[in-house]
Amino acid sequence: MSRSNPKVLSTLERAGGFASAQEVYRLMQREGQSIGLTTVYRSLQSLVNDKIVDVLRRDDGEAIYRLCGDAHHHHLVCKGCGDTVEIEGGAIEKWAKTMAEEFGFREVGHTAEIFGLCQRC
Amino acid sequence: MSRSNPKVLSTLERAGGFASAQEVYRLMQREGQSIGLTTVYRSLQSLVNDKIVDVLRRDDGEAIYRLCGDAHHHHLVCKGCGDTVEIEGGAIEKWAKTMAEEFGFREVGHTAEIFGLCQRC
DNA sequence: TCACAAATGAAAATGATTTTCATTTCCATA
DNA sequence: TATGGAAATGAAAATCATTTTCATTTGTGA
Repeated sequence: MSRSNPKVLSTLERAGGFASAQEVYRLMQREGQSIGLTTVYRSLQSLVNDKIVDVLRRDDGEAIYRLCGDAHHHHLVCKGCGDTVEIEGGAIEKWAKTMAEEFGFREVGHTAEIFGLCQRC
Repeated sequence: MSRSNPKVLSTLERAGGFASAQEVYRLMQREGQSIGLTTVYRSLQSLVNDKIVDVLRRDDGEAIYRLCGDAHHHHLVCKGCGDTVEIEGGAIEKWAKTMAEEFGFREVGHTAEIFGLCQRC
């Protein structure tokens, strides 16, 4: 097991809190930081395990990593440019609760994402 | 450009209307149908272009193809035993639509899952 | 029958991600 | 300070889905 290299997290932050492993790597290279691609992958995975970042998939299948705020919210993601809007999920919360009750589920969480093309794309 | 090999579509149907290209290929092989992986990919792409099937991504990044018109539904998954209940997402559909409109997003899709512990777990 | 376009598929290429493994860095303790 | 082991690192190889290349086959209209 390995812990996250802090420079990976700070680079992800600098990238707008949203980038693929390859992008983080290229960015660090360009900035002259010496790091291996393997370490970038490991660090990102570790951050995902620790729930510090979320992982999504681009349309082409590439994984993109995103800093996660702590407030519970949902995302509206542009398939074109990757732009993300954090949105409230009032209706979702109620829906999840209702459904869980109906089927007798306890300790319930949920995920919900909306994706489409933003105005510019 | 190539048109879809009809056997690919019928295999996807037989697979429950939901499978990856590799799975469709393996299924056809197992059934003794002679087809190349390339043709499976091409056919599925063509079906996507014609909007006869949807394409989504598994968590591991593999593309999965789904017959359109399959009833759209969501899942209630047990964290303990993995049991899954297919549920309706009426409230979600409306929420997704409203949010997308509010931010000017087009061609919108969404994912939503609820997870918790079922009665037995 | 002929010619040509479309379809096919084997094999190679691509690209992200993971694994392997030898090396280096840390750190606690003798 | 020296030392031993655990954790971190990264280059290179392996993996795996997907795409591209290209030669061959098939189908079709003249």
